[in-house]
Order: sequence, then structure tokens, then C-alpha cells
Amino acid sequence: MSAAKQRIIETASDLFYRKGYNSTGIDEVIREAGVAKATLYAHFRSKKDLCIDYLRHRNTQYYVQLDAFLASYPQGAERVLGVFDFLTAFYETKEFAGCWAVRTASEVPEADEDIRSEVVRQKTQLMAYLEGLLKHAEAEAPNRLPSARQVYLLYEGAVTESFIHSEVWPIKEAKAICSRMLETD
Amino acid sequence: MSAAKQRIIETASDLFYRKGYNSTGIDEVIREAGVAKATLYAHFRSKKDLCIDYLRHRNTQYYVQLDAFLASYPQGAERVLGVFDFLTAFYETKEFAGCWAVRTASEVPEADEDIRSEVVRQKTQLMAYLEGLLKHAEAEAPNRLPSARQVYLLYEGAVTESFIHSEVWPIKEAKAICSRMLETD
DNA sequence: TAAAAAACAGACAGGTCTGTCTATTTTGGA
DNA sequence: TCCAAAATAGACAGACCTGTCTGTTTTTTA
Repeated sequence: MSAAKQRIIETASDLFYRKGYNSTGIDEVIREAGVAKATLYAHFRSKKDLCIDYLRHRNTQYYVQLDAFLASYPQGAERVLGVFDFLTAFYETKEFAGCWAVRTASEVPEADEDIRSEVVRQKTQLMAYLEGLLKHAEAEAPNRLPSARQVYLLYEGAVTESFIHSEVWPIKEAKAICSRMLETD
Repeated sequence: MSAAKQRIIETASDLFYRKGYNSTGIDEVIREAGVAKATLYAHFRSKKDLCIDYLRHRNTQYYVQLDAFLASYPQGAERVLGVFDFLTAFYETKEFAGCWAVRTASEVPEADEDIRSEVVRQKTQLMAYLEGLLKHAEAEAPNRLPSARQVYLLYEGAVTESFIHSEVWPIKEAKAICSRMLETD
């Protein structure tokens, strides 16, 4: 990947996430990235294409950081709960602005199948990831565990609500619920 | 309130919710509402003002319908869980498109304090409402109940995720978690 | 070093956006 | 019935948008 393309993606990733997709113009992206307009359109067919690459870039970076963060957590229930600690750390960065996928899906027309399917793909991937974490918790406590869907739901609620309220308690509460559901009672 | 103003709000309420705030133009609102542009700007200082009235209109209608729906549910745990049944009914209408407040907050710049504070106000109101419902559940089972924040978190997750996935399972799962937390064990 | 590929600056087209304004017509209450 | 208030149609300004195109310069590669 050329340096210019890399800069474009990183700039879009910053601007789209911070300001919103529709509220960010192409001119702002190229100015911030320091590239010519023709260069952008040589690498991306359209703004929508750039949007999808933005979503993928965010998603890729997310798992790189999440994996690194969770490495120090023992497998099992602790690592499942560690996901909420990761979210807390993310929240505390100045960058945090909720979920890029949800926010983008919130502002594109429902007919936009390309963007929406990428969003759903990412969410399905996240559930599969959580499913993997939960697998290791089964050995510890084979009794009624939360499903991947349930942990996913708590996590997603925590992301969106901490963004909306600009407060950390939704993450704490989500973790508390999850913790209670993981108890070996 | 004049008939024209009423039509404008209702049209905006439909279009902003269905297509998104930024993706809906003033021209589309006045065409759909069948009013002149000057009429719209006689009643609303700006598009942003109309947006705030749109949010308030949605919110008001929401509680009218929610109260009516819950009236047949006995007070206590059942009525708390009834909130998720109401959401299911809402989901099954063709209109459903997630939470207007969250979606709007997702697409306006973070600096827009007017819109964001209205969103937070509505969410705070919802928590207070749930708090009221939970009060009646205390009598039945005075042991560890979910907090209003926790029920709120589950509810919000259910709204957003059923919208994102266009599936009903997030509501079912959220209700299941809530139900488990309300058990008199 | 020479040729090819990539990136550059920036004008431009064609459209859309919000908000203002004029000038006319409709409406509703005293 | 009359008159003020409200609503109408639609032009307009000024800004912004995406995407294309031209022509030049820089960078890479062979």
C-alpha cells in the first residue's frame, strides 16, 4: 500500500469517526491527509468506498489492540470480563466516540447495502470472538453461562451509552451484569 | 399549534427518523408536508431547531404509547419485563429504525450542545421511568434487584442491536437477562 | 539515467444545501 | 364582512458537496 493511500485511510479514519461520515467532506480529508484530490480518487472509487475501508481499518486496529490488552488476562471468565476493562481504557482516551460501525449505520440510508453489510459482518465477528472467549470459561463452570449474544449485547450497550452520556458508568454496570452471570453459583 | 406547524413536525419526525437527519433536506420536508418554505422558517428558527422539536415529538409519542401498552401489565417485575414486549411490538412495525436520539447524536458533531443535551435529557428521563417501574418490584422481592441503570442498559442495547441486525433476538436476549436478574431466588 | 508510474495543484461541472426575501393569496376571528 | 395574521410559490444568494479533468512535478523502477 502506497504512503498516500495509507495517509488517506488514517485521516478518514480519524475524521469520519470524530465528526461523522456525512459531516466530513472529501476536501477536508485530502487537506488533512496532504494529498491531491486525484490521488484519493485513484485509490478509492468513491466516498462510500473510502467509508468501507475506514470501517475495516478501525475494525482491524481494534482487534490488534484488544488482543494485546487481553493477553495478560487468564483465559476463562476473567478474560471475558477483561473486555470491559479494555473498553474502559478505550473510553478514557480522548479519541473515544462510541462505535464507528453503529454510528455510521445510524446515518446512512437503510438502502445502502454495502455499508450496512460491512457493519453486520463486524458485529457478527465480534460475537464469534466473544464466543471464543466464553469457550474457555465453560471448563471452570459448566453451569448456566451467558451466551455470546448476551455478552455482546452488554458490551454494545456499554459502548453506545458511555458515548451518549460521556460517562463511564455504563461500562461498569455492563461488566457488573456480566460478572454476575459468570458466577459459579 | 397551527395545522401547518403540526404537519411540519410530523413530516420531519417521519423523514428524519427514517432517512437520518443530515440526509434529509429542508426542501424534502416542506414538499412532503405540503407547506411553503417561509412557513417552515416562520415556525422554526433553523433546521437544528426543527431537529430538537422532532426529538421531543418522538419522545412524547413514545411515552403515550408505552403507558398505554403497559397498562395491562401488573405492576412489579412483570411490568418491568413488559417494556421489552413493548419494544418487540415497536420492532415489528415497519417504522422501526432504532433509537432516534442515539441515531441523531451519532451524526451531529460533538460540539452541538443543544441536540446532545436533549438526547441526554431523554435518556435520563427513561432511567427515571424505569426506576419508577422497579420501585413496585421491590415489594415482591426485596433481595438484589437490577438497578434502573442496568435495565436501561439492557433496553438500550436491545433497541440499537435489533436495529443494526434487523433481527429480534437482541430484544429477547435482553429480556432474558433482565428476567434472570428479577428472579426471586 | 531514462522511462513509467504516482502524486501534485487546482479549476471546473453539476448538483444540493440552508436560509432569506418578495409578492400574492388564503384563512380565521372580531 | 373586514382586516390582520398566516400561508402560499418560488426565485435567489452563498456556501458546500462529490467527482472529473488537465497539466505539471515528483518518485520509483528497470
